[in-house]
Amino acid sequence: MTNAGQTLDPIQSMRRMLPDDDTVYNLAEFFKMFGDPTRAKILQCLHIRALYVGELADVLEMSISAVSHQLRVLRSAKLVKGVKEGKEVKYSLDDDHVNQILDCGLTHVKER
Amino acid sequence: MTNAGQTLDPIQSMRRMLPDDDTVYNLAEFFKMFGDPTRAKILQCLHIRALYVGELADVLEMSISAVSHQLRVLRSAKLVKGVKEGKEVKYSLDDDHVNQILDCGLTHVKER
DNA sequence: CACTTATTTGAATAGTCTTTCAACTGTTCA
DNA sequence: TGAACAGTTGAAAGACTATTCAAATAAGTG
Repeated sequence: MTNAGQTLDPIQSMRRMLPDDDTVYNLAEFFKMFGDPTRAKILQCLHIRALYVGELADVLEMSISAVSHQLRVLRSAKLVKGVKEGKEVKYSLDDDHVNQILDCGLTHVKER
Repeated sequence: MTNAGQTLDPIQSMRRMLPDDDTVYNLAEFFKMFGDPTRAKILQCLHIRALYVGELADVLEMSISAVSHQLRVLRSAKLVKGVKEGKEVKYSLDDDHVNQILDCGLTHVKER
């Protein structure tokens, strides 16, 4: 007899308690955004105030192109948004969770 | 005259407000742990209960070797710990922040 | 309109990461 | 002791990622 309906084997029951694969995948994608030093810095800068691409490049001492590439990544994850102002584009945070998550992480890193 | 001591140029002042490079680097390293689906799943499993390597492999439907490699990464980040019990090694979460961060992220992912 | 400035984009390169496979260590048990 | 089991480790392969460079777009200015 093979455990008919009453109890659940522990592997099955563990699987049922996990978020579905789609959610886990999105979760990982989300955290990946914070998992690169350049992006982490960009997010912290924009947490302080909205900035133009060139300003970000100056602060981070990186090429404008590199910054722009990372902004595209962050934009596609809906974490930042860019608004055109004449020739320039001003970037700001596009998600309330960002501050919360950054604070969470900073607390952890500083405590450890 | 070049701005002698009174005001600060905006780039300099922005740099001063950011956490130092070391902190940012650690922060990114920390988030990177959550930024891979396999590791995210492992952390969620261990959030439910402590598990042996083989159990984890069964739940995730992955090779024991792959799971072991990721456990090493998580161990070196001090997020999980393994305790030998005879032939087997039982893994559990080694950091209180993990649950908090996972919840933060899950809330975000589900709301979006 | 030509010219400069701000930013984006695509291709290429160099580096990193995840998984697999095979070999190895350590433990139990007959 | 030796066979079986649980897990770790190192090397290798393949997939990804970040940055650079050069070229393209787009807006403002003389």
